[in-house]
Amino acid sequence: MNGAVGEPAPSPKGGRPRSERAHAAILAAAADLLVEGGWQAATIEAIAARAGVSKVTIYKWWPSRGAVAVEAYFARYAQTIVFDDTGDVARDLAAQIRVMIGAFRGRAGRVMAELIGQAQLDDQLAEMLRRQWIEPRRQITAAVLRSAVDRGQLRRDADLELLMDQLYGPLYYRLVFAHQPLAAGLAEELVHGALDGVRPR
Amino acid sequence: MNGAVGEPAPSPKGGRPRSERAHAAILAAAADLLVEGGWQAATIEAIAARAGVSKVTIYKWWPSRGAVAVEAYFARYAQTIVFDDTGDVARDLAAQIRVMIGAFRGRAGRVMAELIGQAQLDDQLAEMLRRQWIEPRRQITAAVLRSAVDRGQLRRDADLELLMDQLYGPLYYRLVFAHQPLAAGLAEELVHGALDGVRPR
Amino acid sequence: MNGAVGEPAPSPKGGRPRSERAHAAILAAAADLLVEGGWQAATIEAIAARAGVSKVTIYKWWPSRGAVAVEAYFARYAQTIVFDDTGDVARDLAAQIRVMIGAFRGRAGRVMAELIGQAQLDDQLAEMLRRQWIEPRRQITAAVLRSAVDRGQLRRDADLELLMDQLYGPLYYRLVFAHQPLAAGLAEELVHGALDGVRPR
Amino acid sequence: MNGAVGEPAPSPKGGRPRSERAHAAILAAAADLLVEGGWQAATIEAIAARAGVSKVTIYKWWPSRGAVAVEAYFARYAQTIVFDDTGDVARDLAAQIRVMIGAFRGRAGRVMAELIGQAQLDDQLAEMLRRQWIEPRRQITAAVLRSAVDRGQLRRDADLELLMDQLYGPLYYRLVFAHQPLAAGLAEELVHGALDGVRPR
DNA sequence: CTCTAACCGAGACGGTACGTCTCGTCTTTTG
DNA sequence: CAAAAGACGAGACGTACCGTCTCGGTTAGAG
Repeated sequence: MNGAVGEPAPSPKGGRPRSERAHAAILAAAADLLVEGGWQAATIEAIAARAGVSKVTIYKWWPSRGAVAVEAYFARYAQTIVFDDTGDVARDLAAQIRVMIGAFRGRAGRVMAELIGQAQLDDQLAEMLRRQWIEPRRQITAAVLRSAVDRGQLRRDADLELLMDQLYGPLYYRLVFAHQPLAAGLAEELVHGALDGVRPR
Repeated sequence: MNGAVGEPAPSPKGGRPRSERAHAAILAAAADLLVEGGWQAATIEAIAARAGVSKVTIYKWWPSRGAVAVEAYFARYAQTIVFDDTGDVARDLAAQIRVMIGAFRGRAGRVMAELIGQAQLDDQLAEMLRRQWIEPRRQITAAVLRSAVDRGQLRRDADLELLMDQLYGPLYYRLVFAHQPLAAGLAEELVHGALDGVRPR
Repeated sequence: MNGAVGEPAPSPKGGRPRSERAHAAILAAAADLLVEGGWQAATIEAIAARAGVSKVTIYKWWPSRGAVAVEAYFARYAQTIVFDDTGDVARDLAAQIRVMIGAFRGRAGRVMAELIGQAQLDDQLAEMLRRQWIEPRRQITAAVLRSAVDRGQLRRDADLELLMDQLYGPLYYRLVFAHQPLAAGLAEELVHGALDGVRPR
Repeated sequence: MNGAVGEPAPSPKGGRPRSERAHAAILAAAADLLVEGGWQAATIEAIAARAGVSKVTIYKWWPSRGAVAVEAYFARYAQTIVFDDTGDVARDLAAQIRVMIGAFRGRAGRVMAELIGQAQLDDQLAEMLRRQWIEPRRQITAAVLRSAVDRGQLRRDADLELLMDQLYGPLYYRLVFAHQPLAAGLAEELVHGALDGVRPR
């Protein structure tokens, strides 16, 4: 997890060294609280109390509640983005989407939705989500798609950005509005729909 | 906009009738504040102060800040869903999506994103958004799609729910993460992508 | 109970006559609430609700919560001031004080203390208490004392106002601060102390 | 004035020490407001505003509005109880009563009456008044009276508790009902009446 | 036997204060 | 000299009553 806040310049001079114990305890406490009671429960005060840490120590490393929350969430749940490029773009996309559906179900998915929600009010949080969650997935996906284009599996004139929106957008749409379930089989259907369209042939 | 809160059963018996002046002033104040300063600015206290109304009057008619906000927002911005069924499904879909893109740009779009954000923490708000915003659009869209299927413009086995997700999901995805702009031309591209797919023919 | 509020000028002209039912229900409700939950419970809203009456009806006849409360309290608890003048001033005084001690014990005494308390913030209430409770008792007591002076049972130069303060003051003092109990035997002791003093003879 | 609230255990461990500035400002603001506008004016919000302090800071140190008020009042007005034991019990008692009459006149007396009034609704306040105002005065008075008994100036069988009630009760009686003025000469008359009684000799 | 004035219930309304919550900062002592 | 402890100012929250203000619907005596 690079680009993470929470790891500023290592104390350059003498003095009491920064407590790694505290750092870890904060992330653990934040993650626990997020999972147990959601964003509402993970107040700075609650995190500090559960971590046995003072509020100032938290503010020293993270600029905001949102920042602690994302980092804690990703530290616990962000699976490495494994994205095989097997040569079958449909299969590879479906696999990746299946992983994301998994991440969006259950308590962890609820937390993700709440983080996205709070990001609408907190630009810093939005930025972190984009940089640490959205972009990495899009970049690796883009690479897979480009190689599929090269292999002739996708049309040369396909708008890959748009394609990714049509693959991933529905996931967030369902996560956030819950108007339809995030079923497991959704992955293949999404890929099929995006690749083949719905017009009669 | 039926199903709205803020208009419960008209007092069946005696009693001072509800002040329409207050009701309108509250919605106006809430909408103004939302547009000017976003969700953060539209506190109950600020709304009450600007509307020249007491907090209790607000709580009497709406259960929560979120409820006032959605109703105020919709009362001001929710254009009627005009959705012609011209016989050309691609054109009709693009027209509708273009309207939504319009709604999602500028300040009003920012407010929509914030409402969606808050809905992640407030089930009541989520429910209102679903019922008053998401579902009506999906239902009318579904009707258009079904008639297109009947006309043979879409495959009989097309999953219409999924198709709507692939048409609308990307809009919310971009609204919420802003990783790509909500350009005007997006409407046709989205429709084209969803209908025709990206595989070489 | 003269001087009472709640009985304004009888409607001079036509019009619906005042509802005796409502009037009685208000006083009963107020008295019930005072006894059950004290001053705190006897809000105008609670009285109105329990009496099945609108708040306006209460405000129409009484100027303030305090006014309803005193009238309700006196209507229920104010015993007629029976004060025999038997010729034995000590016995008569003790009898009267004993009656007051009785009135100051139990729930009714607590209510009396609360009324006195509120009278410190509400001049109207204070005035009602003085006129309807304090003064009548002092006037009749003064008469008894004057006749005792005439009979030679008290010194001609005795300050009767002060004497009454020394007889009654301690009762209110104990009622209000509860630093000592309002025991039954107190009556005789008070009279004895006030009449005979504590110097050796 | 020991036993005061607002001075709990001095923080035994680390932590920002309590702000003496805030503490003093609160008491000053409360006392000012009490004197200027009485109990009604001394709301927690007004005290906080005038002291330039947040409401939470007040609630942190005092459990209730009443507690702040008594402490503020006593901090400003509670003269030390000077009670000489000169050997002449009548003179000593009169001197002490004269001091109390002084305290009960003017604005400060009005405030005292209002505090007593509120104490009828607030057990905590009542307790504070008893402990910090009533009892200290009674204890020191009791000592003076006992030594007078020892000197033979008072009868051995005199009930000293009752005697104190007959000396002090009338003061509160007049303070609270204002049926008679709290004149300066009252002190000697009260002592004379209580010591010598009113029977002919 | 209608008219009409006053009364009544219901309850909405603006207002003030309440006591609580969480935030992000500040100020000490402790290790 | 960093970390803990925790006090602090700020400001919104949702609630409780207040006293006032419509309403529509009685209720009787005056015309």
